[in-house]
Amino acid sequence: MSFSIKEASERLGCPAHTIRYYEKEGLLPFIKRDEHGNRLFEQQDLHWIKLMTCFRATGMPVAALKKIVDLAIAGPQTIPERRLLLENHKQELKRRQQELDDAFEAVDYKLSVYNEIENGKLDAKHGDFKMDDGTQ
Amino acid sequence: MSFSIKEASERLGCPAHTIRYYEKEGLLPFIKRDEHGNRLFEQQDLHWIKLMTCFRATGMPVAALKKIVDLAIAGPQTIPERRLLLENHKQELKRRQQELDDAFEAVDYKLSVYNEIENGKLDAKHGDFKMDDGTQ
DNA sequence: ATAAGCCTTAAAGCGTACTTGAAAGCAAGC
DNA sequence: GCTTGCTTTCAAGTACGCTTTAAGGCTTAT
Repeated sequence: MSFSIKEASERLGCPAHTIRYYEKEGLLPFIKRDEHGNRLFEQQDLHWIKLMTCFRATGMPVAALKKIVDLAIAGPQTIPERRLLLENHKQELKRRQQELDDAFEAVDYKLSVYNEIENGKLDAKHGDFKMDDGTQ
Repeated sequence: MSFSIKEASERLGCPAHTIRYYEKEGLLPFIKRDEHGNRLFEQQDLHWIKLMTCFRATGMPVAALKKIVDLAIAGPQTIPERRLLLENHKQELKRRQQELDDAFEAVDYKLSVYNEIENGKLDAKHGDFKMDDGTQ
């Protein structure tokens, strides 16, 4: 069971060009090829790409993924270091979670100000622009 | 009560150059100047910059902030449109929250795999690299 | 046999958001 | 009066992650 780059792309919702780019960057060190040099993706490759996409979407740089791959190639004795990298990313996830919570609060506050202005409870000049939509 | 750009920068933890860049982009349309042309930041300006920083950190593009500022300048009749922009950002926040949740799960799964390898419960070749740290 | 549709590589280009650098002006302290 | 340290503007540079382009090759359908 192996897939062409197009099938991989469709299953992952990720452009084929991006997958090639990842391979070029060393994030996919062992992708097999058919007799014409075409890439053959196994289920495991798709899993790994999906995992990388998940980490990328939450702010892990391509370079960090590359480092994890290089450590994995080096062997299981690098697991402590890899664990550290993941723990660091987990801290980063927590930081971002806090940022999201702050942003939710800010958005809701702003929406409530808009409502008060429209209900006439707040002077537009004061509550609208002067307060924080750009300052005055 | 007004602040120099350096004071603003220190209070916000945001480089002075970045604040100037925001002004140039139209995100700070009404920053006052002293008799020498130096920027004078009021408390309200700092609040607005802080709010923008909060939105930026959670993925709102500079262009979207610019649009909000332009609408605010246009007057309170643009509040429905501004509300829409904020509602959209709120949806984006929810999307990112889900991404973070997925990433937490993925990190924890990976960490548990590392633990199993180190405890000898899992073959390194299988559970470590072959499973998903790079694929093989 | 020729066009369609997939694949390959290498290189250049692009978008976003800063970030840095250069040149110069004003003000206070020694 | 000269240095220090702030400020200004404008322009160029940087970082990251794709994304697009170009040139070409194989395979299958018409």
